[in-house]
Amino acid sequence: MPELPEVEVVRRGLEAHVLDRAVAGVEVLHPRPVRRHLAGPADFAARLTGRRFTAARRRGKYLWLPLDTGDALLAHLGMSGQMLVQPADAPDERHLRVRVRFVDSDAGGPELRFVDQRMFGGLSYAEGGATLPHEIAHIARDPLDTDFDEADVIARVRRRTSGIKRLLLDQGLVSGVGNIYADEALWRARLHGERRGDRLRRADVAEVLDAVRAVMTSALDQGGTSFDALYVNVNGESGYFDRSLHAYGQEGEPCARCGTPIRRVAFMNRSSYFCPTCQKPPRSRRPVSRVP
DNA sequence: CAAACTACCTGACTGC
DNA sequence: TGCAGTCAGGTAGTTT
Repeated sequence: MPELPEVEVVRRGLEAHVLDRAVAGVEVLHPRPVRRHLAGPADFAARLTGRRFTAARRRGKYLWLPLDTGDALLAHLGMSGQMLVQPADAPDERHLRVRVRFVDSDAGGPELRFVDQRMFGGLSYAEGGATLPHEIAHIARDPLDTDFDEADVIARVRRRTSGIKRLLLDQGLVSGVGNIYADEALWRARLHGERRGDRLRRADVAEVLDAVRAVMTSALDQGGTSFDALYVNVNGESGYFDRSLHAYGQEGEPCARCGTPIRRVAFMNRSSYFCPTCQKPPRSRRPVSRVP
């Protein structure tokens, strides 16, 4: 389940291994991951062939590789996507979806592989997207971005009525945060995810943003998170940040601060984990529909 | 514009 | 052994 730290690890790997090599050919083994390229897989492959990647950039959980044409290859890993840099003679992965060969791939050079079991992720060709693909212009900057506008984000959070967890997951407000790091950051900040944005103090929002940065930095230092081996970094090595999770996936385990068992509740068709003692729910709960 | 909900997808796992 | 059901969850799109 790649979130910002995992995607950043992948970006660094791509930056180190696939720049400035001419693409010799692209093989699309499953149409779904290139579904956003309306002209079809063959056109997708043709447009990349002969081009070179000049950089590896990221915004939130999106990655893109600018091309020497000013266009870009845009990627999102979704739930289970991987970008693997492999020797051309390495056996195909079970869920290999797209292969990008370079002119030196048969001479010991690498090949780039997009592997994705669940196919929530995908690749697309971003016309004119070298600087920032227009497809992702709505994605906000992440809290580690040097241009992240903290005061603006705090102000926007405090104008919203949704719970703070929902807001942390809103990629148009703050990017890069997924379910795992949202729960971890809220635990660190001792905030319950149902607390409404417009009822938080500036200091509360600042604290949870600090916590987001802390959790992400920690994960980045360890090379990303891995829970089920679906996420593997660009060279195929799993991260292991899951050893230091305090809330996510810890149902029934004692809170590291107070010992109260961590609780799990349903949230947006997924789960939220929190400490019921450290993270007090809001006093006034949202109106709940009740049967008369 | 904001909020809330759904579809999309596969595989591991559980219960009968 | 099989099969239906549940869960994992980021994003785009739709509806309210």
